Amino acid sequence: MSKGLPPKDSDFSAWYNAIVSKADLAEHGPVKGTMVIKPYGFQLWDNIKEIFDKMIKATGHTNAYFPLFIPKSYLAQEAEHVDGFAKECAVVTHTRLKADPEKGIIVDPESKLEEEVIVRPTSETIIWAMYKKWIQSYRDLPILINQWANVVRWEMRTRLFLRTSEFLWQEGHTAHATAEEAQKETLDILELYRQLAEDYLAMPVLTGFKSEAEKFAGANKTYCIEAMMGDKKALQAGTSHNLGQNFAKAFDVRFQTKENTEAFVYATSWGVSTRLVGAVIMAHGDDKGLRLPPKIAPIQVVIIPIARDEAQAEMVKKYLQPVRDSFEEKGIRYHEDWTDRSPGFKFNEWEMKGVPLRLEVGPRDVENNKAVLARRDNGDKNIVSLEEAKESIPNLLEEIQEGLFSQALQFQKDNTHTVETYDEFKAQIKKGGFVRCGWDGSPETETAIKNDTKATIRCIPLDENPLELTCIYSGKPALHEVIYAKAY
RNA sequence: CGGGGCGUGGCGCAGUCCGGUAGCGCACUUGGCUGGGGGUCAAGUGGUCGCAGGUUCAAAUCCUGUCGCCCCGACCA
Repeated sequence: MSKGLPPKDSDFSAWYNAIVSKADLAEHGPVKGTMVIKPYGFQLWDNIKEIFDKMIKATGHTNAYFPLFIPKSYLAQEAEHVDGFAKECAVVTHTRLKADPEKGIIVDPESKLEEEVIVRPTSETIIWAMYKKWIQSYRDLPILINQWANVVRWEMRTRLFLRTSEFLWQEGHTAHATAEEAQKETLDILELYRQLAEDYLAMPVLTGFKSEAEKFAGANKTYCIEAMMGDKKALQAGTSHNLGQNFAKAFDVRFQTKENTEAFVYATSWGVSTRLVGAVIMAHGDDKGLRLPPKIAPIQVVIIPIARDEAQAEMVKKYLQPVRDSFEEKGIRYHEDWTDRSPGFKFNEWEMKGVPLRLEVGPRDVENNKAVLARRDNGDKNIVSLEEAKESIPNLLEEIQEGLFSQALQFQKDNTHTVETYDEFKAQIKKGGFVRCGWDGSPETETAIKNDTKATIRCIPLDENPLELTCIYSGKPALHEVIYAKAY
């Protein structure tokens, strides 16, 4: 492994790839666009998963599991939905291999399937085919189900964590008796996503909804959280869809109301994926590597013992016992690095991996009843007593969590601009960041701007105020106030 | 789908133009001295050169075919 990272400011993309590899998060699988998530990277996802799993269970949702394989015909049921996914579906056509004297092993032509099977790009279709069986009466509603699963989208261009052919996510699928209830669910989940991003990943987000062009195929309305990455580009970090009655109609899911009338069910679906890991990297990382928010860091404190012989090692080990006890008691995730690499090597290594706090303990410290405590977020390094260290660490972790958030928030604010003319708009987009402006609501304007500048409408913020605005492009009165940016 | 690049020890590469039996850095192993910001010295391990065919006394190198991956673009969450 060579030293250091390419500087973040000169080549963000190379910096990102290097961090994923050097922090030991993931690597490419043998099949194009696939990703092996390595233990350290997976722990990060696992922590995110655990947090969100608790959130949705606390709000009445339960987990279930639906199959990976979906009959090809299901996808055809909802017209817009097909359009959205048809081009990137993996299709299973055969069920057997057989030995071949010349080529080693071949697909057995005899095993061709009558009806081909697709690998889920998302599960709306199979879930609504099942919900049809489960729903007859208003008494069966609402259904509030989530599943943790993998999905496959055969992408042209892939990047580890941000867009891979197969990725892990959660997909929530709910069924409701009324449009109001479905709308409330959609927004409640959006709020949970905001909390997940801001309170746990320390990543400020904008909440809003998508334009027609950008929304999920099959949804009436797509809400999203959008975050700003370190290169000032936007990343969609989570989506919550109000599906209206589209899937109910496609799969003929009706129920009897209290008043004994018949009605189609209202639906929502929502998801966040392993892309969040990429988001954390790009939102907080620096030239030394990852910087992890303590709440999701696999290791919150790394202890680097320093000793030149067995006797000193024993001494340090003993000296650390109260620290261990304190960490265990307080539920702090820690790791002691006793490998025989040099201390300097370990400092760099654990900084690359983004561990929020480092505690150095050597013979000198044992003698003076001290330790060196270093912060990853700002590089501060202090000599403290062991007592002080034990006392201050929980608070420091909180400080770091908040510090990362406020740093990212400041960055987002510094790079968000309001513009009034198209010239200003183009100049600002060129510099990067979010641009807030008026839009006349027409797809023509949206397309024209996209072709002209490569920027897209990231969202129409929930707190928009289009009343006094005119469209940046056409000069007509604005229908919406929108956030424009170049996006991942 | 279009353009470009690359397949040689675990990783990164040189060697290919001009054919002569494979080399460098990192990593790895063992030992010594070291250890508070990527230590150092010494001795080692490891490769049918992506695959298949051809030319040749001889192929990593030349020819033909084939497979795969990466990057940029187009498309798309």
